[in-house]
Amino acid sequence: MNPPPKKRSYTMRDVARLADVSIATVSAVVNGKQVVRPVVAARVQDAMKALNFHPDHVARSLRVKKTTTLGVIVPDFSSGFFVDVLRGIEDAARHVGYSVLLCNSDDDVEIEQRHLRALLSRRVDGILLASTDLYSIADTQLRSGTPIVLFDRIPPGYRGAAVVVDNVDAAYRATQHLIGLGHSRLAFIAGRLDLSTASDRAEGFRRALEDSHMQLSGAYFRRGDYHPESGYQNGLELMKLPTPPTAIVCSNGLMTLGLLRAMRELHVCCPEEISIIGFDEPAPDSYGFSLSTLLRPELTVVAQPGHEVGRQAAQMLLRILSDADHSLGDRDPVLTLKAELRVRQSVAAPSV
Amino acid sequence: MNPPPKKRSYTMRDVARLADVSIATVSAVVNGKQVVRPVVAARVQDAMKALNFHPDHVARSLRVKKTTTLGVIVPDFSSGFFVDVLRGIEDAARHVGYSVLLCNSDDDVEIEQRHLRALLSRRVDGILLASTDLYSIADTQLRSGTPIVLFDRIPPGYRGAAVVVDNVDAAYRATQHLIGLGHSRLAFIAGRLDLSTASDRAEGFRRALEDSHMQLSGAYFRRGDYHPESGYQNGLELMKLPTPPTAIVCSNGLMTLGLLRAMRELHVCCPEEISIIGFDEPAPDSYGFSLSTLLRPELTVVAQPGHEVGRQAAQMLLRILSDADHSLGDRDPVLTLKAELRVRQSVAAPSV
DNA sequence: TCGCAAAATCGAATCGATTCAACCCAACCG
DNA sequence: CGGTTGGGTTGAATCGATTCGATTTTGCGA
Repeated sequence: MNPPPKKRSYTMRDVARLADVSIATVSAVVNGKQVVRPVVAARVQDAMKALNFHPDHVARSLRVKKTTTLGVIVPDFSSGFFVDVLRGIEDAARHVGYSVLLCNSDDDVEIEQRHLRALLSRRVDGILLASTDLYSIADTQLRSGTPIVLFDRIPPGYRGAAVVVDNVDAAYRATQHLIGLGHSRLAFIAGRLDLSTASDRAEGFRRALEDSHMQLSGAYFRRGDYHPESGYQNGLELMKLPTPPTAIVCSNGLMTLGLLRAMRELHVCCPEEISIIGFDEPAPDSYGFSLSTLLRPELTVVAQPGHEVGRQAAQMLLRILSDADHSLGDRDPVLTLKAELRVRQSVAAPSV
Repeated sequence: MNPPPKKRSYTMRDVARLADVSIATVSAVVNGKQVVRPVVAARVQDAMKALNFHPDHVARSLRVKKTTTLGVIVPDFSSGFFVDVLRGIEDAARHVGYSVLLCNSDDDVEIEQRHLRALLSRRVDGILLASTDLYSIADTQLRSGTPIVLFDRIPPGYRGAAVVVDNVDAAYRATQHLIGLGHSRLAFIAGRLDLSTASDRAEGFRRALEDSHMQLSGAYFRRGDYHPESGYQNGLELMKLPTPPTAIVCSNGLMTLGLLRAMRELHVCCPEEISIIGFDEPAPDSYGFSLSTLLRPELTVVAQPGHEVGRQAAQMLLRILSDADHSLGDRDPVLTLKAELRVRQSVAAPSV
């Protein structure tokens, strides 16, 4: 019952003193795990209220070796896709009382490594990672002991936990749709081919052509870098070809913006002269309201289930964490989700 | 020189044993603050490498009462504006080695409170908050002792640290622009008026009318809630009025999307029949590439400097943290940034 | 070679919780 | 009425770093 000294923040010690019990009892009340006599518990509760006591999660983390925190590294959260993913992660995490440490790697290997070290140092319970540096992941994975779930991008043949979108299929279907409309001069703007998403989409495009016995013209296959500027440049170059394509598949959202801008500049009409299919809605997809429908032309896109990727990845990680041995049993660890082709007015049969 | 036992993660104790020095010396090497003889330092470094030792930030935080972490609570990171802010915060934080704990309140008072408690419990060094619950902030502020910098929204007459946009001015200028073009039937779609941003924008609109000696018709002042659906509904109702307005100012980005959709549905031409000015670019502004220019009509907007708001708020917080007494001296604590009016094709003189 | 000041290193307490073995005491049984 | 049982409660060790006063070592001059 001694009045504790005035401080900025009180500890269990202070509460214990005030309630005239031991620290262990206060802990028991806070965690509700052991049985405490109601009369004592009430005294402790009162003391906690009186001092506005909130347990120190840092101290707790040290002792129990668990921070109830997930680390997330995304390459870039300007992209609507990653914003959706992030929301999915946050939803799943909050739901079970986990917090999220957010890192932005800007698709820079160096920065990604720094963030990874920081997260490990901070002893996050697990990490969700869209990696730029796929080849050193296995290494980090091994020597850290902290569970990592990859999302969006995985190294070829990866055998660990991951949630990805079936990008081959997505690009295949987009391409096939155009072929079905009668297009034969098909162009593709690829992303950084060292990323699995980019190479998979390129592969899907290639296969669709092959399956329809069509030639892939070298001039129609462009390399971009996932940034708007490269969509713009490649768009200009494609449209200035002696024989321009009649349809373009553009392998991410930001490049599609650049491409649209190039078309506008050159006064190329879509879909009359060229049909367009983009990847990703150009803005977060969270309101059942797609910005794409307000663009002129209304953009046909392959929409990735970003929120779902985030949610599933977080849940997979949480599942791993709740398994005592931090493995995932014999469940297949790579979860592949399908993208959805949303056909709008930017595609039409070729006018030839 | 004893070989330490095999573990998942090694401690300074293990390093000390291996390097045959005391724990204090290892600490000295790690922090580089005290002088250690080069030969000893090298031995310690080698031991650290051999064990792949990374200091436990949790333990450090407990001891030094500092987590090198900022908590951030945003109402919603689907909105392009908050994504920009978040990037600004992350940039500033990463630059000085701070991490960011991200929380999403969904503009829900209850969730915001929970997040706030969680952040305090986790002993973040400071908090950046776009609050939904302005009236209990002062309270939280007082009893927590943790510095808080508000952004985007502040309680009327707030005297603490904050970074905001001059929303009165922003709405005033947008409205004035329309008046200058000759519009006299001006409508306004407001947000949740309990938020300072919404009421300030409404105030700016009101003043602009007043200064031009124009009447504010009740039917032209609509209340929304910052979500797309309310932009859509209010848009429909405005355009179905017997005498519809010739211009609409819409006080946030998501509602503007709804409004555009309503116009499209009713086949109302913009800017021929109705001019539109929105708040915020509809997607993050990070590429010098505005999505607004791809919309039809190209949207005139009041663009808030989101990235700058985030950067400045984070820097203000870091400044407070580096001041020993955690005050901000006698500097004026509320920083007000100006928004930028970007005139595009969605505004024109009224056709009457 | 010795003494001493300065420099380098060390031991132990500490941060604030959790946890478990030990202890206390009331109730119950024989 | 004494011994046992077992639910409540407690003391002390522990997590892994930092920190500071104490102690040892080093380097230098005499």
